[in-house]
Amino acid sequence: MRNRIVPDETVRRLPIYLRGLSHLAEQGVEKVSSHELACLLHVESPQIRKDLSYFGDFGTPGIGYGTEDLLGQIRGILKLDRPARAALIGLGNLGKAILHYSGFNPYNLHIVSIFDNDHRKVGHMAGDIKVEDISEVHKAKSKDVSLGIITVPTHAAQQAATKLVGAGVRGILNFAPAYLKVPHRVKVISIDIAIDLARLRYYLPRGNKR
Amino acid sequence: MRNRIVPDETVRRLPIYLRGLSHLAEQGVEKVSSHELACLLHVESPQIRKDLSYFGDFGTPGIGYGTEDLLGQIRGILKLDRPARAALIGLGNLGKAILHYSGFNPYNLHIVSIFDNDHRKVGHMAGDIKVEDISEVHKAKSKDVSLGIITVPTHAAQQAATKLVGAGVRGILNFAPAYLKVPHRVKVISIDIAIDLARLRYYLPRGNKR
DNA sequence: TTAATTCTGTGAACGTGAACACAGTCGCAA
DNA sequence: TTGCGACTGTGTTCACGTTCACAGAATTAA
Repeated sequence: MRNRIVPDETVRRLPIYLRGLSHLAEQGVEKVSSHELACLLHVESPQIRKDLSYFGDFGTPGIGYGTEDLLGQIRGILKLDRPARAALIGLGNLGKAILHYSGFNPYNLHIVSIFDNDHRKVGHMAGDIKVEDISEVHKAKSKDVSLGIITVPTHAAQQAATKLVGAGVRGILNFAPAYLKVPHRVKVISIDIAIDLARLRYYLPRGNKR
Repeated sequence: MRNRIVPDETVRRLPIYLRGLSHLAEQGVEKVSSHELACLLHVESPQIRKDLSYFGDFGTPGIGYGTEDLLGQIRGILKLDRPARAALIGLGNLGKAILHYSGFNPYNLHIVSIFDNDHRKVGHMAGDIKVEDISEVHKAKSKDVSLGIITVPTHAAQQAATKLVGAGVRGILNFAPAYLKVPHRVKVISIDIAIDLARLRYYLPRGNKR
């Protein structure tokens, strides 16, 4: 199984497994079966076993998986064992929220550069980072930045993406509601809050209760 | 085709079509073929036609779709033609970002209640809405709230969800990294920024360049 | 040592959704 | 009115991902 190509859906689930395992590890649980993990995360147990089997044999038959061990394995697969540096473009409300979000402390991710085009922000400090002008994005290259986070308005998103690519980033998390054109080597993941809210509306009953 | 069940994947794409059509409508484009729309949105044209065919025959052979017409149809399908009221729970950085986000103006969505458990915030105004204590969430019922947005820390998310369900909401957009247990009638969509950032790491080349 | 138990890893069956290919329709031009 | 080009709507085919089911491995108990 080791040699087969890994489905994107599997990669999508790995961080979810990670979340569950972290939770268990914190509680001091030392071993966990695929079935227990499945209950916790609301997926199916064969799904977990198959997903993991793409990367190696991490469990022991009759026992299950060692919590810490599997945690480490998945962190390795996702390359979270080495720190990653990210640049944030757009210090609006959303940019600030991400900057101060403590949720990805365990992910070994460090935002090391911040860019904005608002002259009232450029030059000032955000946390312990000096905000730079968007025209300076190429300088992020010297900081060995591998990820970019785009939280600028739609009309500025493509330009931001292009600059990030120029700075050498290989992955972009995009919050602007736009398709970004980038080279194949760059992976883009887009989050569009408005789209998810719109999708939610579909599932609402039509009649207005009252 | 009208009678078949609609795949979730189709529903997921509808807001994307909407986004593209809005863009075209703003530019005064009056008609569009499935192929043109496909190019714009980077999906396949038969995909678009099939998705739309679940809901009706909106196009005319030989011509294409009327931009404004299709826009209206999709807005109708997603129930965006009637306003929806939402409650926001958690006025941290992310909550503020969502509150001030102009991106969903065209979606006919109105945040009418805000809750937080921080006594320094409760009673104060956020925009033109008074922040209430989380224990008051049930009062949202009287405001005919049908959607909830959860931006509280993980440990408080389930409680927030339960209160929202009690207030009668039928859809929840959840930003906390946790699985929410709710009745079947309530649809939950979760966005976990940390998970998407972790997923992005997988696609990065391992070797640290430098 | 053997048998019973537990749980992993994975080939095979199944199901869902995407892409294809084409029949049918419309508009337009001659 | 006939022919042509354009484009929709959809049955069919195809690919992907999930679920099933079981062989094999580790453990425990007798």
